[in-house]
Amino acid sequence: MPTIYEVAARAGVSPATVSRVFNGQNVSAERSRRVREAAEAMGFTPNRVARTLRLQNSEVIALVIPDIENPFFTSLARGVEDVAQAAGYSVVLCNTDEDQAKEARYLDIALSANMAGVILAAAGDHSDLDALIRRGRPIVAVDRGPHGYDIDAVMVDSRAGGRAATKALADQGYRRIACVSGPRDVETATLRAEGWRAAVTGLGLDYDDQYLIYADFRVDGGNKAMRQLVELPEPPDAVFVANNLMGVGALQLLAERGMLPPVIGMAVFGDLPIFSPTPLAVTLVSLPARHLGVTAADLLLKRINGDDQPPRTIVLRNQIVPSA
Amino acid sequence: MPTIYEVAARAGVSPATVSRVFNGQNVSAERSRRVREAAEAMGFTPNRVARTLRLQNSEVIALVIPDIENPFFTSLARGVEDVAQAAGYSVVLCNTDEDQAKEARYLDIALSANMAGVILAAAGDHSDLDALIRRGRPIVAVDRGPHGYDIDAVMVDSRAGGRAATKALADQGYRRIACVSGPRDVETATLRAEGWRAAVTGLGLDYDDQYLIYADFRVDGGNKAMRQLVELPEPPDAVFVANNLMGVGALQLLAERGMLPPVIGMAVFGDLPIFSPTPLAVTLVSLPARHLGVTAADLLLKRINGDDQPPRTIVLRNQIVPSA
DNA sequence: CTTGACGATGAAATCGATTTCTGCGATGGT
DNA sequence: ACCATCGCAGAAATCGATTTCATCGTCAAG
Repeated sequence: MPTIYEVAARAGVSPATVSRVFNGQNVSAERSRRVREAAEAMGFTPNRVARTLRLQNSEVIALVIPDIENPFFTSLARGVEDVAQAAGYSVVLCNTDEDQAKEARYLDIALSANMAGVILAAAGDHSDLDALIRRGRPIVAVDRGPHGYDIDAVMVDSRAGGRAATKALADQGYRRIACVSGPRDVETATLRAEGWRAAVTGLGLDYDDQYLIYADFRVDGGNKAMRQLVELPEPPDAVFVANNLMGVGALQLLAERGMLPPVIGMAVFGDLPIFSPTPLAVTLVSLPARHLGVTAADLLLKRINGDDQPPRTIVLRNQIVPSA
Repeated sequence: MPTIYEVAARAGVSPATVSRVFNGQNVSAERSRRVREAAEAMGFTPNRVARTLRLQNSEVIALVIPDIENPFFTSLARGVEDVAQAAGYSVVLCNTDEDQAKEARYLDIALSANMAGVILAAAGDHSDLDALIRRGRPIVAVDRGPHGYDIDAVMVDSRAGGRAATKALADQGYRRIACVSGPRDVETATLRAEGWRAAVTGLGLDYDDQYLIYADFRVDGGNKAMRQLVELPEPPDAVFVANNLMGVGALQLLAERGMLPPVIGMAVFGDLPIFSPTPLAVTLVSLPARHLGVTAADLLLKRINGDDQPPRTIVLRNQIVPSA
């Protein structure tokens, strides 16, 4: 592959001039033409690695998410991409699989590859952002909190959503409302469970220790948790499920047992990736997934461009969609 | 961030020695210890950009896909990731949105960022791989063909799948079978349509020019195409839909009109990313999405490690799942 | 006619790691 | 006691682009 030196040789100028041609500096029309011709003829593409090394900076941002197979995150990713592309940035998507070790590895790459910034949906509660922050790389937390770091964040109100969803079930007349939540070390999981608990105690509903299950935010986890619930000696009459995929799993199980809502009431945090010929009697906490991504990317780009206001936390509204 | 020079200074050795410590060369135990201590104390992480520039090579592979919101591709991506991670490679996921210009941009980045290789599901029929190939970077085509390049490919048999799906509908007694396919310049779209046409003519079914619609492989495209079909003067009595997302769109429309299968017969190429509480009477051409990714990644890693056998095309079996 | 300013240009330093080349000291074989 | 070999370590070149610094004209103001 031709380098700037070979182009320079062919055009009969110095490498510095070639660089200036491609970076809009003062170069005479004649030389500029010669350089462009030579570059064209040789199929020259500037080497990004060298450029990045020199500039200590690249036009790539990392989007680190815990589950690439969850439509919530892919939708969020689309939002990030659209904004970043429009601003001339490329997005690389890093899937951590809810694994903090993988996450650490990707954050390390983002740092040592001089990426312009990071949008992070943390895999757990002790992400190490020190190195990135020391280096001055902007980071925006999305969906899940920054865990002790004072950085920008874009979130939905998990606690309020959990409470509202539970209350909606109570309003429909259910009394024994269980909760299927995610991993204990994931903030959104604990907050949604807290919202559920607040509603249960606040409304004086029946409470049972066994009504709160910490699963794993995956389809299968939702399925197993739901099975565990329906097989209790005193099963709940409704359930609040703390994410979309577990909602699918729970519905699968209930379908098998002929107990689909409204036989057992159900409310789900997030939008179900589901098609049902007959409308499902499920209350949804609908999330602005794409908009979360757009907002996070906007914030990150502002920081990259030098904005140094104190960190902001933006909470986007979620919307209760009553069951059909 | 500390560099190798600062670590060297602190440990009282030369930068070369620091490098050797981290790359497993001959260094005396004493110096090695001093270097490691210094590195630890300073929180040293080697700069990947500098390393990549020097080595002309990085341990990152690019996975370029047309639609990150399509579960088929995310599932494929999981397959790629699992294999790559295990081999110590990181995967960056690039979403082209079925846009050849975006694709070209990502391929350019892969090249000029010295990535180790590329797995590509092409956005159209004239991807330009010349530069990557000249540079000797391995490329594996996945799902969609290499379009004139003699490179490794991992595919499913779109034509056979289209034919089998159409035949399954005929076996169920449908006679006027339409086809909703994807963009004309996407190979899998045309092949699946060809398979449909082969079955229609081969089985002597009714044929109508208006029964073949080229849509866009998206939910909305499937919806609109289905509407167009049911509003024909002589509507089809069944439809073969050439991908999963359009299948969802078509089902949406049929649900609205109260014409869900089996009222109108339906077969879909790919697995529907939905859950239906009541079983859907849809015939599926089930695809080994994750396995496609695993196979492609295996192939790519072999090439990266120097395998120079002639290019292979691996065709994975797809499986007809009869309607419930 | 002189001086100052400015535009265009090339030489060389720089970014941070790896690697070749070179030299030094120690070991071992005869 | 001598020479070949080997292990270890540092100096310096290298990867390819950007940018500072210095130089040389040219042009305008005084």
